[in-house]
Amino acid sequence: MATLMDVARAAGVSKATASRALQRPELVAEATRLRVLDAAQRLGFHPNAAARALTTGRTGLVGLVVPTLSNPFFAPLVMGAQQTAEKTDHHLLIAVSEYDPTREAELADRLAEQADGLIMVTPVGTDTALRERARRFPLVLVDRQVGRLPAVVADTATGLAQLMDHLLDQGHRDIAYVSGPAGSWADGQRSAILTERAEQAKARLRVLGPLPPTFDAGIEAARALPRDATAVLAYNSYLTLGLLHGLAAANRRVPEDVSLAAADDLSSLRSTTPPVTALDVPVEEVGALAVTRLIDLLAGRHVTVTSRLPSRPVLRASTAPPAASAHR
Amino acid sequence: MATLMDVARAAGVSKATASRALQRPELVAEATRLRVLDAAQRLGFHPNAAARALTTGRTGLVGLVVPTLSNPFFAPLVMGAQQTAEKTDHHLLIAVSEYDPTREAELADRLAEQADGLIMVTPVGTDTALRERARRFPLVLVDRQVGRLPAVVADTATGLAQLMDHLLDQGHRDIAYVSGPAGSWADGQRSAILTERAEQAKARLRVLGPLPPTFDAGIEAARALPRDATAVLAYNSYLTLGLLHGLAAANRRVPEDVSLAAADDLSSLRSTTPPVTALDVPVEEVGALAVTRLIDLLAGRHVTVTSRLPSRPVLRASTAPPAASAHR
DNA sequence: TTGTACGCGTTATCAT
DNA sequence: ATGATAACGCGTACAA
Repeated sequence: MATLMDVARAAGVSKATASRALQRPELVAEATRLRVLDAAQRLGFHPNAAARALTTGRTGLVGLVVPTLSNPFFAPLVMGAQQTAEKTDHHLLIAVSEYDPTREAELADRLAEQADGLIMVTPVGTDTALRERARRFPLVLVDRQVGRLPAVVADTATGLAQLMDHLLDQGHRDIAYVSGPAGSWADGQRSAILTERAEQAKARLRVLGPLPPTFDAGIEAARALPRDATAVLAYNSYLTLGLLHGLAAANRRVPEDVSLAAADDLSSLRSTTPPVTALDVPVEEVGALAVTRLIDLLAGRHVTVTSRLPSRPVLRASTAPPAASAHR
Repeated sequence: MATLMDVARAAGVSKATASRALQRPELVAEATRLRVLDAAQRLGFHPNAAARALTTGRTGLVGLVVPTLSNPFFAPLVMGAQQTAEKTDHHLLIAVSEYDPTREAELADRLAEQADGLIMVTPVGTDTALRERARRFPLVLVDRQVGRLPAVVADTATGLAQLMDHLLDQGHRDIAYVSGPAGSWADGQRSAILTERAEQAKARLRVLGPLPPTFDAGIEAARALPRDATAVLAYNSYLTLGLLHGLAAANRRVPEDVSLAAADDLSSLRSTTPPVTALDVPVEEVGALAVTRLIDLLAGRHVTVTSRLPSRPVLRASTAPPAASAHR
């Protein structure tokens, strides 16, 4: 590998000038700049990342800790993050925690040693652990709010409330919420806002769960679903898919007997029978914004605390007014 | 951040001894070893990754270039890779090429500067570019074979041939293959082996495509499917899902009118109506093995050239003997 | 505008 | 068994 010294020699200048010609062209005479550039080109010079990191204190790496990749929710998140990272000459250092707090903690700390900062999407893991971590290095939280720590959240709660309102408008008065993993922050937010809405509208809300966010759990949930509930909201698409199958198996038609909607929107929901009403969550933007926020943080800019990205309902055929009551 | 120098001072030894106590304990007296370890502990010492990389020439990072993450095929691949990387104290540097050869080339080269080696899953991209890259740094290919370059492939071709044999056994004599992206290496392998099998069995094989591996393309393919084909094999699950819907829309029942099978197996295929016969591909193992291979390469061990992981058919309700002919 | 010289934190070599 | 010291490759005060 050609080093800066090699380039300098080939161009007949000192290391310092060579470095400047490449990093701060404006500080160097046009003629020498060209000589250096040419030499660098010829020798195929690439600055050694480790050496640069050592002097600058910057690695150009952004750590990203996600609970899993099997859940299609995270694919667009990572892609959004990667695209934005790329634009600012950064790379993505990725780690999968598999929802294990211990593992997550260890991975996060080890990633942080190699990266300039961390983005964590951590539905599990304690507030205090996150606070402490944020003190040690630049940290941006995703879909989670802890005090005033920098965070980017997809505002599913508000979107879900709109979905709830839609159901209420259609005349539903007995609604079930199939909740997600125990202790999930996002799930807590959703339950809370749904309960509030139900009370306001004097409707009944029954919460099933907590449940693992899986297809199979959805099938179970369909079995446990009260017969008199006329609509079901589910924590995510997997549970929803499971519910769809479970309800079919139990001969409860969607939407004639019961309406169904999901609090996120994987592409498959639009191609089920019937297509399922869902929440369009700007996942890719969340990933992108998280990187932007982190880079701002690194640059010393510390503007917003929590960035909130709106989600909105996508109405499909799985929701309809309940059979007994007309549209009010 | 506490440096090695700080630890050395606190323990009353030299930098060299401190370093040895931590990296090569056997070279140091028990008593001093304990003093150093204790000091390191107290000061919360973590070796600076950049400095270490500078002297050792190793970053502890493994680069991974994938075409996309939207395709659920890659999630388990990355997770398998990450788990194995973790076991050997490595981290994953990830980049998404989005099937763009230019972008891929640039990302790969930039990743390589920060990583000890690269794993590339690159259905596009030319052989020569890959050869040249492999000369410059340790490289492991996934699902692609280029000369004698180190590679890990899921042997879908053989599995697909078994699937084909199954169809032939069932009596199908007019089979369609809905092929994947133009220029895809894996797709080429599959077409070739299917053609060969068809000739042997004196059956007719019609290849549709090349097609983008998407749900929508599958719907189109259903429309273009010859009426007299009694069975369809598709490049991947997306196309298969699309076919399933397209066939239903065209009132062609599966499997009564036409059998359907996929050359990979995303979880959703088992919960469609009917469940679809597919190929179980050990994707996670592929990712894991790719990392193992790369690390072996870094250690100077260069054993196998191409590692081949078997895939096998999972028979479900979507395949049955053709209506007109009995099982032979 | 350019060059000299030092520091970043670690590992490795060579003495002692 | 331990210590002094030289790399590793780069950026950047400071001097000229």
